[in-house]
Amino acid sequence: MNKISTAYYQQDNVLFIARDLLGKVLFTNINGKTCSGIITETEAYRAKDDKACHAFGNRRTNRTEVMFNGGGIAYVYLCYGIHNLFNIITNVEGVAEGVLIRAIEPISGQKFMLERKNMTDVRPRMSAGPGSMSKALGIGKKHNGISLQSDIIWLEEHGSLGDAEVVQTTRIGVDYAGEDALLPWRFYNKNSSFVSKR
DNA sequence: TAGGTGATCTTG
DNA sequence: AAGATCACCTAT
Repeated sequence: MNKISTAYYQQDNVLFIARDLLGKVLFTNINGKTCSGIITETEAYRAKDDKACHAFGNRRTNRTEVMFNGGGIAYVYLCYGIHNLFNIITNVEGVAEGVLIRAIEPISGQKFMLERKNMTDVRPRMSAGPGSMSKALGIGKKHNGISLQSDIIWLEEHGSLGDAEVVQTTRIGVDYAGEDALLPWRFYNKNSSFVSKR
């Protein structure tokens, strides 16, 4: 299979990409363990006009810098002192936009994911919820900024979802963003149980 | 439903 | 240099 190209990630439409990523497959090959799963839940963030985005108003800090480095790379940061959240940076260099990947439905490497999470059975909470998913896949801060053309984290085509299968709604955990918390920039697969609950 | 946990950013 | 804040998860 082929990796999804940098040109795809650099499209000037983070909302389209967030919606379109549903159904594609996320792979990690970390510490010799290969895992993969179908993306079931995403959220879009955009510096230009979205207060929930770390780089809102084009704020450049050490943390947000990678958001400006051009589409097709990973943005990984620590949240609540515990969780590494994995985002895909989109649009071209200088325009800070990205998609938070919130959940996957596992396809391969379940054994490794269970091991990382100290679980014995595959259940939605193994890989639904952004912190949970990253932990299952082995994604951590050392992956911040790496290319999605690498052999460490990448995406491949699989299938796409029809509109009837997609729910579009508000994002989770962004109340601090005021009115922007109401933007319907979260997308998930209605028919998957591997989706985080509100 | 609360607490754990620590990097990040802002303020002074 | 300190303190508030935070794109969450888990177990009671």
